[in-house]
Amino acid sequence: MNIFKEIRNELENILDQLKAEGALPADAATDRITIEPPRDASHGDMATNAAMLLAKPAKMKPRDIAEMLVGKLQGLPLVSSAEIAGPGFINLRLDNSIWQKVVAAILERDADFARSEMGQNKKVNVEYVSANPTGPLHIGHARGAVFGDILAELLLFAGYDVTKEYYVNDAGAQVDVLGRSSYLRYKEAHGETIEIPEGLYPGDYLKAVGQALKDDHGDALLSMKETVWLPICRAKAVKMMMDGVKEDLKELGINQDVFTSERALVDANRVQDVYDSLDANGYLYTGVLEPPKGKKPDDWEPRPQTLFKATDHGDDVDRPLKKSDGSWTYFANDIANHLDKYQRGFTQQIDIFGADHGGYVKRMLAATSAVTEGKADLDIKLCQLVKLMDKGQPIKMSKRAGTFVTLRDLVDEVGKDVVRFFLLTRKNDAPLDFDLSAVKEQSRDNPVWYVQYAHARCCSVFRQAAEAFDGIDLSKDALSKADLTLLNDPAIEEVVKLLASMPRLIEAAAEAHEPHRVAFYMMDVAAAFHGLWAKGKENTHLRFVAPDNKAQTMANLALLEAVRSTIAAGLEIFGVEPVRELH
RNA sequence: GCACCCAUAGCUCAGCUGGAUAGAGCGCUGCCCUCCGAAGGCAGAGGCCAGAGGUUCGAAUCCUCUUGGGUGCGCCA
Repeated sequence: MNIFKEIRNELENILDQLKAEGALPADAATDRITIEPPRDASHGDMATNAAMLLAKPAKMKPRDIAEMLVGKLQGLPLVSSAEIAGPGFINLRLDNSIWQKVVAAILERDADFARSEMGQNKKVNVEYVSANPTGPLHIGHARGAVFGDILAELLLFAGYDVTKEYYVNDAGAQVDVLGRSSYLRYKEAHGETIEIPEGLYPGDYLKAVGQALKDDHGDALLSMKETVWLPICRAKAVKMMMDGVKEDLKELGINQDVFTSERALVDANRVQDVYDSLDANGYLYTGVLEPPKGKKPDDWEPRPQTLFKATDHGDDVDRPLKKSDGSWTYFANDIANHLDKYQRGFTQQIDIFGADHGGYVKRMLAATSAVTEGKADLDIKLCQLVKLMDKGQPIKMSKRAGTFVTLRDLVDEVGKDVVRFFLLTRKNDAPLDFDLSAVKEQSRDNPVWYVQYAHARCCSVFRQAAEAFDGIDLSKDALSKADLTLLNDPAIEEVVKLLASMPRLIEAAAEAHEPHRVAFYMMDVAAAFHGLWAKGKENTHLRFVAPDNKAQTMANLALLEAVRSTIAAGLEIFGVEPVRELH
């Protein structure tokens, strides 16, 4: 139930009617017309800019058009008044009964109240994390992981058919290094004293890989040539690292649907196919790139190579697809990855990158556009860095000092719910300070606690009501029969208005790929609810439990259930467990 | 040198894809409560939305330039 959409539809009907009558030009565009809550609540419940937008095509003054619309709008059953304001806004006031209807609808439909069909079950692919499988996930991965996961959940909630994807970078030089590092650990497992040379991975976590290789192969690999043992060690290490990554993600509440292997794409000649198809379309040529300025590459030498004409698709320079040794660049493989997604039916794709990959965005957009002939819609969201703090002081990341480095440590320290919520309390492209002491605080400063507190408080009133009224029936069924006309205080109306706006908020957030808006919305709902609670301290009339008035209490509880359900719906999208009690 | 991201109250940040007098929390100032329904309530001060142009009925929001910060710039991923 989206009351804004309902009024929007009514307005659309009125405009059609006026067009049919010839009062407005038939071809006047209406898609930019909005129905939204006015910034200042004293203006009414909703406002529309229709008259101002139609002024130009109709060659009329905004106010004259508004005059025409107001007459019609006033006739609608849901509208109690319509008036013209400012440069041509039309402010609408809705009939009071609408707020009772909203509460009733939330009680009846629960989280479905805010759910949307906007996505029309269209397929969307959200690719996130996609970290190299060369070690455990660290804090830097956390934000992209949470952002991607919650964006995916939001899109699901908005009616899309969502696939959560992880692109496994198991080809290329990094995993070769991983394989060699593991081989050293394998030798170590056989009692050899090893020294880890510069350039290999020193982490202890590879000891288990060495041991596993020993368990699988005994000493057979010791006498082999690198060309033989490398693929074996590499495969085993990648498998074990990915198992660890998946485990860490699971602890964060993330379970992705599809893991696409970069190596598998290469082995299946998919990259070659992409290359051939780009070539056939005339997007490739042999050329020499300018050396990058500002940064001095030590071993730069001009070299003719096969370049993709990324500049034809909005990039700044053309991009190489092959390395000097003839193997594919990461970029070439990633084009195959995006084409693969497209061929699996994903015309809508979203990638989540760290901000340090910002320079990669244009070329990926260019390539995806070229390789799908512009039919795939790719959006790349960048997540800024997270600075880990404690009591206002930055935590220095040092493996030796034993300070937090892994994602797992963070989750163990503060819990997955806190990590998930807190990382969304800032928009993705703004840097974020994650203060360990702040998220443990029980105060207004801590948004996670504040929202959970609101939910718990709602639940607590139910417990109190059960004590105040012996044997009272607090089932949903009973609540739905409460006399909601008793909810007639302006302070209550403010809260209900906010609840009523959740459906449009969900759609706007999903449309913009901005899940943080849901977090801010939940904080708003929590603040509104806490405010209402506080009023009950002064004004006993506004207390939720009225021991001498069961009917009023039931109506209040119906409202509380609607608040609780709304917060729970938001937390559900966030993958955060709503608590019924604080400790 | 070039590209991308960012710049909003003293601090940390929102601002619903261009709407009306730009908001919230913290901090600050001044009152109130000391209540029990769980960790307060009310009010106030505080702004050239980095700067300058442009687009139009209308700009924090879109375009250009400038300043200041972050990120990145073949054979890493």
